Parts: sequence; C-alpha cells; structure tokens
Amino acid sequence: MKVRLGYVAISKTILESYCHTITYTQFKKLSMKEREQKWYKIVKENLKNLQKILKYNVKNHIYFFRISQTLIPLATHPEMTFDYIKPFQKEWKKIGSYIEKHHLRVDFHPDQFCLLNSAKEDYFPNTLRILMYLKNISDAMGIPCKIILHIGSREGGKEEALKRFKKNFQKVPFSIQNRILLENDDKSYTVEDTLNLCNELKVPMVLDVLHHKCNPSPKTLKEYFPQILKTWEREKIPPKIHFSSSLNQKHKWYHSDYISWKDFEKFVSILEQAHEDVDIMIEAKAKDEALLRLRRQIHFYLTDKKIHFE
DNA sequence: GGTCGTCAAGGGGTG
DNA sequence: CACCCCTTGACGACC
Repeated sequence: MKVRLGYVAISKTILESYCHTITYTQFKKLSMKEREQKWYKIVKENLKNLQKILKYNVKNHIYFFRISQTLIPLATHPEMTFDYIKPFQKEWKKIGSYIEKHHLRVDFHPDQFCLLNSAKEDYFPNTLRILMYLKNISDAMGIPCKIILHIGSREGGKEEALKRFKKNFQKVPFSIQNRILLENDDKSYTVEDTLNLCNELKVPMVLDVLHHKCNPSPKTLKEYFPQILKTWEREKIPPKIHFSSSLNQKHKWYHSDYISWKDFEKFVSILEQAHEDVDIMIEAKAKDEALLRLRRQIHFYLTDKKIHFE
C-alpha cells in the first residue's frame, strides 16, 4: 500500500508570496487600459508561479497538490468579462501536459462562498459560476481535477438543508457533478452526516481527520474508515484524506504550522486498515515545509514499513 | 519601510 | 434586526 502526501496552494520554500490578486474595488478604479494590463500581468505571473511550484514538487517527489482558487483573480466576479482561457491557451496546455507526464494529482477546494445549499435561492448561480470556473480551467489543462466541497449551511435545520443540497446538486451539470467530492466539516456536518449523503448521492467522501476531532460522530473513526474508503470504489483515483493539527486547545479547528507527530502516528494505526493506496493532503501553515518535516519523521520513526510513504 | 484597514460574496451566534 | 466573528493573505493607502 502506497500513501502520497500533498500540500496546499503555495510552496514556502521557493516563493515568498501567494497567488497575486486584485479586488474588484481596486480594479474598478483603473482605466480600461490599466485594468487589462494589470490583470494580464497578474494572471501571467500566477501561471508562471504554478509551473514553478509543480516543478519543485516533482523534484521533491511530491505528486499531490491543491491549486489555489485565486489563481485567476476576479474570474468568478459577475461583472468580469476578460477571458482567462484563450489568451493563456499555451500556458494551460503546458501545465496540463506537465501534470500528465509526471502523474501528478491536483485538485481544487473552493472557499465558503461556493455553497450549494444556501437558503437564499438566488445564491445558486454564484456557486455555479465558481464551479464552472474550476471546470473551465481543468478542461483547459486537459486534467479532470476534482472539486472538494463541504455540505455547507444548516439554516432551517440539517434535514431541510440536506434537502436543499440534494435538490441543487441535481441542478449542477453532470460534467461537474462527477468531479465533486464531499468533506466533513468542523462545525456542522460530521463524518456520519457526510458519509450518509455521499452514499445517497454516490459521491466519494474526503475524510478530514481534524474536523472529525472538532465535530465528532457517534462512532469512532476506526469504525467509519472502511465505509469512507468504500465511497471511492467507483473511482480510478485513490481516496483522499485531509490531515492537520490544531493550533491550540482554544482554537482547535485552526491549523498549526506543522503536523504534530503524535497526531499522525495515531492516525497511521487507522490508516493501516486500508488495503489500497491513499493520498493525504497535509494542511499546515508551513505548507511544503510541514510536509517535508513529516516525511522525515515518517522515515525515522516508522520502521516496520507496512505502508510505503511518498 | 512598516503598519493597518480592506476585500464580491454567506452563515452562525449573540443580544 | 444589528452586529460581530469565522478565516485568508495580498494589496494599497497612509505615515
């Protein structure tokens, strides 16, 4: 059994800053000519940085990565008219073929505004716009990237909110539906809630280990784990897990800079139940540095090598 | 060169 | 209903 480790959005080692961006308020202050110049410059820069990061990842044997949603600034703003695909066709293709050549797994995890079950009915088009954006850039790269979502709101009670989710999920085009993965969250929907919905909708479930700790289910993780893996049986890619450590007792849900070895060691005993490969996304503020440190600890402490970590 | 308020958007909790 | 917090990092205005 093989486990690939991945990280989120930015390499701290090779880049100082995150995806460059601009807010709509600032954008609007510019003349048409300036808007175009500024926006194109940012997009070019971000795409160049993405290529840099992917290269760095391959060099360091990291084959799993989450692309930041802010890769293309303002792409999902309703007033935005600039085309983010055609003028950058060459870059998209280049990135896509690099991902393919090195068998990288990349995915997306949009922020809280990508919400399928809002009680505000007119909010749905906004969510759809975000999903379309992610699909468009996946298509431009030629890579079937998955999109990780939370179930979302529980306004009107969980039962009502789940109904809204199912109703709106059916309204999402099939070409996007089949990219969606659902993750348990730290406040509302537990592992059990998410697992039930995933089984009903035949959607693979992403287990977030820290969220389960903050927002526990009636049974233990060990008991749910085989069922979670089972939601992936129709997929060609390995199940995905999110792993992080809490900053402190008071802010349990808040990510710390690095992964606590104790936390990870505990999870390895659960992981050993799996008979198939698994990909684990390390969510830590120190990003790739946290991944590399964890990997060193794995090689140092885990001597019986039942699992091959990459 | 450093600091601090701002950012398109929703949800949830409080009083 | 009003208000604040959640959480994120970059940007830009200001000193």
